[in-house]
Amino acid sequence: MESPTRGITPGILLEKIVAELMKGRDSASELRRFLNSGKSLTDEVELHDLAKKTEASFSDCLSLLSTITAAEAEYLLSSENSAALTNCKSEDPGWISKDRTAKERRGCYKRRKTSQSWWVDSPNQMADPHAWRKYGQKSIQNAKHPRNYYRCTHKFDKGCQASKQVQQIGDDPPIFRTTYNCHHTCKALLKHPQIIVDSDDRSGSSVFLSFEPCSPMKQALDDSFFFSMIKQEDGFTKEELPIMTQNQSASSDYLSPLDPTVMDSPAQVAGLSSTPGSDVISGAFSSTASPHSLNIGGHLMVDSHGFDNIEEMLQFESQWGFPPFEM
DNA sequence: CACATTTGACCCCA
DNA sequence: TGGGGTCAAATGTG
Repeated sequence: MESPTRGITPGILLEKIVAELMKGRDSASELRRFLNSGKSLTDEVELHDLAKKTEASFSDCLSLLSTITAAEAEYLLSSENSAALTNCKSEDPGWISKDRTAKERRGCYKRRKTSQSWWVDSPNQMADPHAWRKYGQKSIQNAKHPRNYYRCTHKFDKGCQASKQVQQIGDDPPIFRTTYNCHHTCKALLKHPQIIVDSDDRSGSSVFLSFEPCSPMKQALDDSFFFSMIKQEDGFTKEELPIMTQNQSASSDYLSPLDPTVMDSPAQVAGLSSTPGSDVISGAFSSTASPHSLNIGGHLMVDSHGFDNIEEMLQFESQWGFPPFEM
């Protein structure tokens, strides 16, 4: 199939459309970074250029789309090809059109693509702000502990495709690996960050602070999650640090895990992860046995705000009423 | 009663 | 071909 007017195949057309969309996205990101940098109006020309670039990318994309034929549209929207445009979106379960009973459909599904997945290691089963519903548990070959499967509670009412798997991969100390798939689209989040002082600890020397990880400005939470940061009396050795890593992914915008040395005492960063296609590094700090430990749950923006340590971050939080992070 | 969890069944896909 | 991801009936919980 080849367009008589353009002389290119639908496959090439799809590549062009994706390329234009990615250009547009990159320009928009650049534009956002520019706006966040607080440059003065003397940079207006640069601002104008960026806006123009963004506009051009989307205009090109739209003109490409306006030339496609019905047959090409069918090709582009076929499940195989649309996967190039959408990650984890409205998967066709494959059986909907088939004349099978509900019982016969059992276990019939299209295996989830892992293009938008990342994982986190944590010394405890991580809590995050989203509502998860367990839908399965499997014992895995060569694994001591079963793997638990969770999906977003709003999978059906809001079509949220987020899911996660939790598996204990270590015993002493216990390490839980949480693998996330897809980002939340349900926006079922808490409205404002809060600081919670752990009332269980009456010693007075330990605090638990929890930011409800939601930016009131940008509802950035969907893509965020917690990481663990633990500080002991004499600090953590490298081996003791719970490790959080991130997985691959299609986006070249992925940030590398942050060098722990950028964080000042009294705590060390165990690991960080970022959201594909954004500049966010987010995380949370979890509990420790140390009587002087600082446990903070929430999100940390270490991109352009230049927060060197937790104190500065907390100061920002108390001053502005929301944590210093963004999408 | 509504919603969550458990668990065996089912079958995709590496 | 079987490991692993998902479904859905049964069961639990508040």
